[in-house]
Amino acid sequence: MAPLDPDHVDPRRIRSRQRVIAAAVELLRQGGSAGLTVEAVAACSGVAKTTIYRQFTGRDEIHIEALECCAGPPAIESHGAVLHDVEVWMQRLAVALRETDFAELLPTAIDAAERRPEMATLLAVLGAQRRMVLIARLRSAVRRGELIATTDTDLVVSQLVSPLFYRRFISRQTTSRVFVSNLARAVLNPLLAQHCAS
Amino acid sequence: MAPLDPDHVDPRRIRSRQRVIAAAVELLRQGGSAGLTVEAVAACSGVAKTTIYRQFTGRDEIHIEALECCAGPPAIESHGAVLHDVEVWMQRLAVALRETDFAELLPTAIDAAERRPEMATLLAVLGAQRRMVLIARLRSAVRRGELIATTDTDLVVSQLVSPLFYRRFISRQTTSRVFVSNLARAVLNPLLAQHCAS
DNA sequence: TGGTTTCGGTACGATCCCGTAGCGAAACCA
DNA sequence: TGGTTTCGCTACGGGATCGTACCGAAACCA
Repeated sequence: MAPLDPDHVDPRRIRSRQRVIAAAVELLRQGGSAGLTVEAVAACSGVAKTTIYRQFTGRDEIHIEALECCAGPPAIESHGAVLHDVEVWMQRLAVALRETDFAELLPTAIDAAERRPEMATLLAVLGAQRRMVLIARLRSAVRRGELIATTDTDLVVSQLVSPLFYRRFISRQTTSRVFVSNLARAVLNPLLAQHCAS
Repeated sequence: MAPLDPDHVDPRRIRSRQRVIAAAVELLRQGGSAGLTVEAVAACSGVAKTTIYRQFTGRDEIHIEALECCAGPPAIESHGAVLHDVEVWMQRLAVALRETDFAELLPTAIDAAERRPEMATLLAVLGAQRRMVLIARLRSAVRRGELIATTDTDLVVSQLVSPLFYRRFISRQTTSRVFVSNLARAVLNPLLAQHCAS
């Protein structure tokens, strides 16, 4: 019988889909964009090539889903002072850029985005989501009077986040805890209300 | 006869080499890393595949030389105030990231660097060279007393440069002249000697 | 249980790319 | 001019990947 529930998905589809994505992540980590071929995914995942083509249009779709899968939602705690919360968040980001699957897949996405609009928008959306929590934390600090009212939160977030990515992917420098700490202070200190008052 | 001058290079070698590199740049622009194949380079450059293999070990070597070729040397003028000179330099960088071949090839390099050490070091070296002129300008400003003595020039350069790259390649946001201007001021203002004195 | 869906495996032709060999013509340089 | 170097061209075998067609077996669900 066909399933009666209209939005029911056959568990077999889900299983094979998951295995494909997992294999894709692994292949992208090891061989970059060039390593991701339908044939390789089939071999690595144990899912038959025919089955893969039944669920994905091809290579590019798998690439995108693999990236989405790795992009865990970022969190921020807002328990202490702004400077403290922000620095903790940044230290976590620095670690993530060092050790995460997502960080290893990002270069392939950056390259693909240059010529594939869907990948470009995915990159933009993921970035916006991740910055959003930080922006919210800064805004609340402005409301509370921790940061001066004229603070340009978008600009500040750029200043805080960009160097970590730049060093990881472009200049290929290591990023120490001290660097992150100094960066957070250099950016936020001039904006602290207490600092300006003194 | 064989040429008597020991470091003489046959003009034919130079010509074909140049044509290969030019074709490689074009192919990388259009098709990214995947678009760069020896076969395609041969077709696009008019240089025979055999000739290409006589001068290059293969794909990767061509990729690297293509990138080196696009990376023009950056310049900075030091005629005005630090803030002015730096902003001019940054505006130029922003334009370069928008319109240059180098900017279009950089994503392919970022991806390749993740798994190819030679590309990684090339990226690191090119970045260091480009930042050097800016660092020098900042140091001279410190010597002249324009910037406070405790200025961490490495950190400042990171703050200035990173957001432009981040927006171009990772978050894929456009970067306006106003943004660049605001960024330069946000970073340098707290370090201006006159600002602190007032 | 019995009909339906999804799966895995195989085979296939087509295409692209690799890297090398061999050869004659053209460009170079003393 | 005449020897040397580089070139362009063609051809080749081998490999990887694509996307599809077909089939029987297994998993699913009412």
